[in-house]
Amino acid sequence: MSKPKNTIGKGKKTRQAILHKVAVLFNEKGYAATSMQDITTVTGIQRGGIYNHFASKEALALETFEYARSLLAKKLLQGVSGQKTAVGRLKAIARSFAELYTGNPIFPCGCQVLNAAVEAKRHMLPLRQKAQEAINEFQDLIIKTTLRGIEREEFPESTNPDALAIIFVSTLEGAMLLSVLYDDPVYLQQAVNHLHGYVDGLVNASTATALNPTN
Amino acid sequence: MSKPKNTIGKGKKTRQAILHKVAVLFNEKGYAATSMQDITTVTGIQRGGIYNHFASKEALALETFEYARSLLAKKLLQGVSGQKTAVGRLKAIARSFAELYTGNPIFPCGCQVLNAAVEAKRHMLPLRQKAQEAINEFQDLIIKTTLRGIEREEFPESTNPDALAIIFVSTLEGAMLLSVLYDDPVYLQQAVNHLHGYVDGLVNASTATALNPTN
DNA sequence: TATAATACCGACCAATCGGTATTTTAAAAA
DNA sequence: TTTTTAAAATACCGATTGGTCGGTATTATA
Repeated sequence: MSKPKNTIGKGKKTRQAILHKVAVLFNEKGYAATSMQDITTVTGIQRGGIYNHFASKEALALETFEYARSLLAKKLLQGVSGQKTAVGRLKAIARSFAELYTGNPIFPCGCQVLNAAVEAKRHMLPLRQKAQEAINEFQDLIIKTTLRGIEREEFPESTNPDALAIIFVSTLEGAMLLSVLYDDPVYLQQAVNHLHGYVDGLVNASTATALNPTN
Repeated sequence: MSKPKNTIGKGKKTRQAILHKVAVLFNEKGYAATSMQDITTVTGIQRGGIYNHFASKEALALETFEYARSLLAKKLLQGVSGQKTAVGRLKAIARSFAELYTGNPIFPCGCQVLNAAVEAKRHMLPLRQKAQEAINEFQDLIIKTTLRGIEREEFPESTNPDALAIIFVSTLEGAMLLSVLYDDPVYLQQAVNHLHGYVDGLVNASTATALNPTN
C-alpha cells in the first residue's frame, strides 16, 4: 500500500532530534552540569542509542554547538535581508540579534556562543575555538556591512569598521547576558536603541571622532 | 623568643587561603567542572580539611564568589576615588573596570559575575541571585554618579541614568568576554574608548537625544 | 519472502563524584 | 609541663559519572 520511498535515513531523523533537544539542554544547564542521564531523559533515548550516533559527550557538545550556531545565523540573516542601505542593515543586525533572545527564543537561557565561551576557557579548547569562529563570523558581517556603507558614502571615510564591530558585538552580548540574568528584555532593547543612535551619529557627523583609530 | 601574639585564628588564615585559591580555580574551570579533588590539589589541603571550613561545595562556591566580588569592588572604587567630576568618575569606572581584567588580573579567565551568571541560570539559584546583586551594585554606582552629574549640571536634565548604566555594564561585560575569549585586551580598550566618547557626547550636546526614554 | 544493515536498549563497568566519621597532629590555654 | 581545643589527614561511604557491549527490535534491500 505504501511505497517506502527512499526516505534518506530514519536514523538521521532521530539524530537531528537529539541534536536539537540536547542543544537546548546544554544551553540551559551547561556542558559540565549535564549528565548522560539528563540527555537520555530529555531525548527519550537510552545511553546505547545516543552513543550510536555520537562518539562521546564532547563530540555531542561540539555538534550541538554547530547545529545551534548555523540555525541562529540563518535567523539573524533573515532579519537583515530586507534592508538595502548599510545603515538599515546595521540597525537590522542589532534588532534581529535582540529578537533571537526575546519572547520565545529557540534556545532559552541566552546565546550559545557566549555560554560556550564562558564554559570553555582553558579546558575544552575545541569548543572555545568554535566560539571564536562564531564571533569572527558575526564581526565579519558587521565589518563588511560597514565597509559597504563607506563605499556607498553613507559613512565618512574615517569610520573604523573594526571598532564598530567590536562595539556592536560587545554591547549586544553584554546586554543579552543582562536580559537573561534578570529575565527582562529591557536590557537588550536599550542596547538596540543605543546602537541605532550610534549608527545614526556616524551618518550625521561628517567628522566622526568617536571611531577614529586611537591605538 | 617569639610572642605567639593573640593571632586571631590560624584556621582563619588557611580559610582565607582556601577562599582565594578556590576563587581562582572556580573562575577558570567553572563550578560544575571543578571537583573536590581539584580543590585539594590547588589548596594542598585534603578533603576533610576543606569540609572542616565549609559545609559543602556549593557553600564554598557562594563564599568564594562573595570574596571575589568584594575584592574586585574595592579595586574598582580605588580607581574611581581620585576623580571629582561626574564625567571623570564615569570615565574612571570604565577604565578601572578594564584594568581589572587586563595585564595580570587577580582572577584570570574573566569576570566572576559574568561567569557565575552564565553557569547559574536555572539551577544554583542562590549563586544567580548573588550575581544579580553584584550587577545591581555596579549599576547603582553608575546611576548615582550620573545623577550627581546632572545635579552638578555637567549633564543635561534629559539624561537617563538608568539607560546609561545599562549601556555601561553591557558594553564592559561584553567586551570583557571578548578579551577573554581571544586573549586580547583590544576589545576592552575599544569599549573604554567608546564609553569615554559617549560620556563626552552627553556633555557637549545640550539636546541629548540618544538617552531619552524611548519605551 | 529471506537477508542484511541499522537503530536501539539496558545491564554493566571501572572510576570518580560529593560528603562523613574517625584518627592523628598541631596549636592554644592552663 | 599538662590539658584542652582546634585543624588537618586518612579511610571510607553510597551514589553517580561517562562509556561499553551483547543482544534485540526495527527498517531497508532484494
